[in-house]
Amino acid sequence: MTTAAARPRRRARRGDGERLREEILGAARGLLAETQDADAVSVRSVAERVGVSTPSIYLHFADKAALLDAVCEAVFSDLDRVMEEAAAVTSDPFDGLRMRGVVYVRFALDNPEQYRLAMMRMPAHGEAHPFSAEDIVGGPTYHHLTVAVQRCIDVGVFAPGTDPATVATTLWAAAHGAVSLCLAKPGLAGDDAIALCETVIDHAGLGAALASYLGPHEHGPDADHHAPDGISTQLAGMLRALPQL
Amino acid sequence: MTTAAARPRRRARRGDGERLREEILGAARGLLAETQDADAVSVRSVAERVGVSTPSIYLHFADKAALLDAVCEAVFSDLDRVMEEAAAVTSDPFDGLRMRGVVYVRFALDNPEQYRLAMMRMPAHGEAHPFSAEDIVGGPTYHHLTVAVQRCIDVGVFAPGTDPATVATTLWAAAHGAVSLCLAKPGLAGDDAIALCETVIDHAGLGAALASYLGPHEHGPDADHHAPDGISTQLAGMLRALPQL
DNA sequence: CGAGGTAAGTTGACGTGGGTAACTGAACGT
DNA sequence: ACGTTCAGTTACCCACGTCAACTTACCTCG
Repeated sequence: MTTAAARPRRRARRGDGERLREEILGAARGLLAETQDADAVSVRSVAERVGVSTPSIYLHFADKAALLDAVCEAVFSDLDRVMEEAAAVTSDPFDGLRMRGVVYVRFALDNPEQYRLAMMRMPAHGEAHPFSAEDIVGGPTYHHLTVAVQRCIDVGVFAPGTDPATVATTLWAAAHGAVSLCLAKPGLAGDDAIALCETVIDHAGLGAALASYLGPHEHGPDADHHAPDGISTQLAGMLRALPQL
Repeated sequence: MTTAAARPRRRARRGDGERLREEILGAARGLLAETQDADAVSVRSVAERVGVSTPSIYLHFADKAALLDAVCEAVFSDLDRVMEEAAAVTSDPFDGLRMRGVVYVRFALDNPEQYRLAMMRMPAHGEAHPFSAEDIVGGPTYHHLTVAVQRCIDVGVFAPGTDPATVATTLWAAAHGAVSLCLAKPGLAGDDAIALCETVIDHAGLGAALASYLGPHEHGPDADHHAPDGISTQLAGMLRALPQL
């Protein structure tokens, strides 16, 4: 019982190498989900859970990072599913965007280690290993998000001509920032992390909508930085003159 | 030369144990800054760089996490310094907030591993180890940020009665989200990460200002989620009627 | 001044982790 | 029947975090 299985595990059929691959992936996912602890997911523990020797993992995954990448992909798939399900309950485009954000943060707060794995791993010094930008932009999750943004543009929430990909990335960044901050520094949000995250999401959506109609700003060194009443008074004046929503 | 120093390092004076502590901390910081690789910062490598045996580290730090916590503190201190310096060049409160955000993301993009260490470590399954919420809220960085927000409230950028701490956390989350997304998934921002981060920051500020004047919203299940023209058309109408800034 | 006491460091080792080289054996084509 | 090849194993290497036990230099105090 030191390393391998008790009964020596029927060897897979000839072209059936992929079956073990799936089992390994499932074991890694299960291990991460049950012990919400990324450190508990070692190559050895995964192998033991599958009932296979440790080096067998390397027959199906180049290294541990590749295994974790595969787990990432599965996590993203889950995330995409819950987001699309949530967005389906409304027909209002902007509200759909908001629903996505809400379930996004809920998913992350409920499955912190999965989320951390999928979103908070850095390229390992050498070159870009982890689940990367291309994997995301090419995947369904990002595509669904940009489509949702496009629908908002169509109904005029964002100004015509707005680039949906930029807005999508922007909104995603805001949601990610809120939730990852809550995860990394629990207690900052004051016992209601979801409320903080929803606030950030709402502000990001509102800000993006407003900014799309205001057009680009100048922030270069030309601006009068030392003016005692610069941007602040202009902004404050505009806001006070707002028609109520 | 396997582990310890060539010349056996003059032992510190009696009450001088703290000197080595500082040296260890400096070595860890230097190692992280030079290699930009968190994996390169091992207890062994730090000890070797100082010219001391590995277990000596444990005379001054409880474990590796404690050492990294100390590095975090130093990183936050650096971050605070550059932010306050940047904010000092303008007297406009909202612009000062923006400047802070800009140098914040620049710092993070320039020192990715330091930033990752300070902001992207999760509590290690057991209880809260890493540089935590209390350390931050009690520290000068967060305090400076809330003061800056308060100045914005004073000049009317945010509505009177707005809670500065909430807005500060919100803005921080947005900036953190943008920059950590750029770091974790390089390529997403399309070869100009700073531009994306600044956009997110601007939107967050604008959204927070606007929302503070709009008052709280209802998002419960009571709202007519299935209305074909819900929030989107209202929002679009309001935005189109905006006075130009 | 010399004899502790103790702070400051060292040696050596344990356990665990990622990763590899070399071997074994069942399944298949011929 | 036979060799190839896939699928998996055994045995090992090295780096890491951490600890127990030992040593050595500094300081105090009689």
